[in-house]
Amino acid sequence: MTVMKKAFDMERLFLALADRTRLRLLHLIGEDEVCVCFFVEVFQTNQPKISRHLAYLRRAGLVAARREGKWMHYRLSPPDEPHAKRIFTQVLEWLTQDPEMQRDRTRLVSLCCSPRPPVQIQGAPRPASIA
Amino acid sequence: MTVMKKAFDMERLFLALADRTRLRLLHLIGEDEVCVCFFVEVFQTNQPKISRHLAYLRRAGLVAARREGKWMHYRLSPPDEPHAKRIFTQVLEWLTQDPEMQRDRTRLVSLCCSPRPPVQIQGAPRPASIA
DNA sequence: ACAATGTATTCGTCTAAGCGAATATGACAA
DNA sequence: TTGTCATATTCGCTTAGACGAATACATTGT
Repeated sequence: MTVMKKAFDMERLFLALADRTRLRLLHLIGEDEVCVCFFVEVFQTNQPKISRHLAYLRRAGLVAARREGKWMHYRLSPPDEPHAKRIFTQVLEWLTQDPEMQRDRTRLVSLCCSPRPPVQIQGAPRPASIA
Repeated sequence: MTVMKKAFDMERLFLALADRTRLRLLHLIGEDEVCVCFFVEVFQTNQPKISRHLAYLRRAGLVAARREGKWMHYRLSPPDEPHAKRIFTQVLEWLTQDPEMQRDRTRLVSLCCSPRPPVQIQGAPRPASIA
C-alpha cells in the first residue's frame, strides 16, 4: 500500500486563514516556537479557545506541535505545495502591517522580558528567539 | 462627513476564497468579462447557486458586474491593498494548476465556439477574449 | 496514590453560510 | 399591457464552526 500524498486542499487553507484569532496565532508564532500559555496571556482570553484554534491549524497542516513536559510548543509548518507556501509566506508578511498583530508581538516580548511576569507563565519556557 | 476607506479585511478575503465554487468562478472569469449564463452551463448547476456566489464575491469586492440588457457580465476586481492584490493574483495563478479549473476553461471555450451551442446560451454575448 | 498544573476535548448554544425550490425583479419584445 | 427571458433574492433546511463552561487527559511533584 503506497502512501498517497493528497493534492493540497485550497479551501482548507483559506478556511484556516479566515479567522482573526488564527491569524493572530500564526503571526505571534512567527519564526519562533511558542508555548500555549503565552498565547493565553497575550490574547487575554481563555485557554480552551486558544487550544481549539491551534488544533484547527494543526489539522490544516499550518502549525506543528512539540511536547516538553507539560508544555506544548507550537511552530509554523509552511505547506509543501509551492503556491500554497508562497501565499502562506505573503500572508505572514501582510500580517506584520496590522496594528493589532504588532501589539500582540510587543506584548509577547514584554511578557518574556518582564522581571515579574504574571503567575500563569512564571515557569513556562520562553520562545527560543526571545529567551 | 469624510468617506472612510476601511482597512482591508483579511478575514473577508479568505472567507471569499474558501469555497470551491467561488474559486472556480474567479478562475473562469480570468482576464475576461463573462456572462452569468455561461457559468451555469459550464458548471452544470442551477442558476441561483451561481448568482448567490457571485453576489458573495461582489460583496467581498473581488468581482464587479456590468449590465447589458438582460445580461450581466462579471469581471475580476483585484483588491487595492497591495498585499491583498498580490495574494489574489497568486491564488489565480495557483488555480491554473488545478485539473477541474482547466476543464472548466476548456468547456467554456468549446461552448463559445460550438457551431450549435445549448439553447441556454444561444443569444448570450460571448466573453470578450473568446468572441 | 494523590494533588497540582498545562493542555485538550466535550457539551450546549448560537450564527454564518451552503443548498434546492420557489419567487421576485428588470429588461426587452409583441 | 402582457409575456418571456436572464438574473437576483427569499425561504426552509442543514451543516460547519465559534464561543464559554465544564470536564478529561497528561505530566510532574509530593
